Amino acid sequence: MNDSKMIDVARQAKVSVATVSRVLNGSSAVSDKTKKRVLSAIKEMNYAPNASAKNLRSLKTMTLGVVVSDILVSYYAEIIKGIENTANGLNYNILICDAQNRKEKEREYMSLLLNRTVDGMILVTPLLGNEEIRDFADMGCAIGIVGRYIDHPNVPCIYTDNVKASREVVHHLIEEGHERIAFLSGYADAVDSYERLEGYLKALRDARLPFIPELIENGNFNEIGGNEAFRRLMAKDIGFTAVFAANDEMALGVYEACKALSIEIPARMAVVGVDNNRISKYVTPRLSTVDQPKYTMGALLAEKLIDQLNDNAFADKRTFKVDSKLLIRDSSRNRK
Amino acid sequence: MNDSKMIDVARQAKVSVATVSRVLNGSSAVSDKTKKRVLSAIKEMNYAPNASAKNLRSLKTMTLGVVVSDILVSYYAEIIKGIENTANGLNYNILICDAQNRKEKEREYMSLLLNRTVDGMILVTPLLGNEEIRDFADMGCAIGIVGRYIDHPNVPCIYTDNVKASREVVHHLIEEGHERIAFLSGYADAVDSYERLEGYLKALRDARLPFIPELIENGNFNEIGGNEAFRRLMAKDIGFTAVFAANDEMALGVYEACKALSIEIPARMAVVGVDNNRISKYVTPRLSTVDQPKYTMGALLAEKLIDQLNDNAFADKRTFKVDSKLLIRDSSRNRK
DNA sequence: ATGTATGATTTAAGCGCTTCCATGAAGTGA
DNA sequence: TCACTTCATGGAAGCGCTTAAATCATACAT
Repeated sequence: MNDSKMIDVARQAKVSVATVSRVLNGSSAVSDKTKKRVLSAIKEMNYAPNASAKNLRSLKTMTLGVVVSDILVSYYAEIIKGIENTANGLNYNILICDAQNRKEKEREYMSLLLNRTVDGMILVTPLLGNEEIRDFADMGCAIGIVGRYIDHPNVPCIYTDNVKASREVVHHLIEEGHERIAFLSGYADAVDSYERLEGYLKALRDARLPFIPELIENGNFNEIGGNEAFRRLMAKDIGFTAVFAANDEMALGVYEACKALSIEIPARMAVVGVDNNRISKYVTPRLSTVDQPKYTMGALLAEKLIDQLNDNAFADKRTFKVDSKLLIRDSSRNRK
Repeated sequence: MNDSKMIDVARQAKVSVATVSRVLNGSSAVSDKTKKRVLSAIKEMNYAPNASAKNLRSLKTMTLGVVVSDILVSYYAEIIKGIENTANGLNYNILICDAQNRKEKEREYMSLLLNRTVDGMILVTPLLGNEEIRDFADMGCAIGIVGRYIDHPNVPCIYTDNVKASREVVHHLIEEGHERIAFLSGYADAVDSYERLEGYLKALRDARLPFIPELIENGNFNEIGGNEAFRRLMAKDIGFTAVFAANDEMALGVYEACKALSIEIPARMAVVGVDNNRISKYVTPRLSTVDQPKYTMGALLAEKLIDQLNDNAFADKRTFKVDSKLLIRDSSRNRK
């Protein structure tokens, strides 16, 4: 590691540190001659500016924290790619915090903001409650959210209409002839679970189908949870021909359970998930699901948050609703 | 955001900033009475230390950079989980850098080290050449590598025996009766490609089978590459009954190609991959592959690197070879 | 009462930058 | 030539913290 600092470069180029700094930041005029001398001194000494000193002085860190509930879920990983690319393009680094599906961990990570370890934070998680997030924002923390809607003047967010998407899924299932459709929800306190359930209920009402509370089970948004929830459903012996899982991970669990129980998909059981997890198109039968423009969502949010960091105000709008798209594949089609 | 600083806390508690600092860091004795007063002042003022100032003063950042070639690949994501958990446990943050499979991006990210944005860096990529990495290490940069072997006194690394694993795969295929086995390699300049090819060759020699250069194709470690490479192989019309893909992503590409070309796996074509990508057990037929203790590898390396950061020397050993394990599933078995 | 050892606390010097302000040099018009 | 503007550069303060060294307070032995 090279340990030369600005003063060394300055001496070498026979200028003051102020001038070196100016050359580095292009903040104000430096004559071409001097600039050239400084630049070559920098190269010669292999100088690299010390980020901590810069941060301290400028009261910024040029990094964004990204709190994600589970990096292994490709849905999140793609959002993060969008965030990272955009942030890098705007000279920001990102600190990824994998909360491992635990709320306390997410809170813990958010304290990085209070330490000024990061200039702002992007939340990619269904776990934290709206109230908590608003509290942080009220304290003046720069926060942005992707994947859910929050109404707060300082919080940019980008989300899809979960209710609508969910309604579409259930409509599709009803059109395929299903009347008793089970719903696998995620964590009880996650916004997504709630909204997807709402869409499910609306679709039933639209079709004048009865709501049967026994057909609802919670699968905690993960594969094992989905598997177990489906088995509980079967154990009730109430009869149903389709399952709508609030995400693909749980749908995968349903697949496993069906394989174990020798229930054929889609012939005896139609399955639809949400998220268009990368795995969903590799399973057999290919899983019907709802796709979201994940990368774009991440990218857009990063841009907005950084905008806000720089002017302390939103150029235009603050909340963005993007369209999701039902992908009808083999797991819910051609039921004979 | 709270803007109180140490001096405010000090005034409130009627002590000097040095005392506040000592309370915060527990570095030397402070009387219980004073400590209590300081602590309550901190709470009262909602004080949080400024990380940049701390970093500047202590010449550390308590963050590790992690350069990964593609975060979407679950193999890498799991390694990263191991790194992150361990690092967090030791009070380090991690800056994840997704190089999007591009060498230049990786180099670019490594310059973070020179800026002292991070205290050390963990490389999770097959792309960068050994030479380049050694050069960095020679400059005194703290670097660690997971997933490949590098011989440098300052570089901890943890890896699996690619040659052995690869040899095992091919032995297995030969035992299943295959004699003409194609090999799909990754980037020509990746260490993994080279080592896996070596294992392939050794296994052929062990079994006194001829090496047929036409059976080798490069698939760049990704799905599309695997798909295309397999099609090129088929187009040559030289006859082979098994494919060993140097990673699961490429094996997935082979699956797609086989589906398109109506080639049944494993009946007409046995397929084996490497990595035990999460997807591999969901595809039909389930993909035979080689598993590595990914999480543990990441965790162990993070621990070693941080050790090194703190004592500037390795407590015990520096390189770790862990065992990988051939998982024989459906894609290479029961050929009739 | 005096000296000394021990422990608690403060003082003050930076860590390596950025940026405001002052200074100097060069150019312009009268 | 002189007064004034403009542009390039340097001086120096200070971002918020840590830590070595100095100081102060207390207790104890003599």
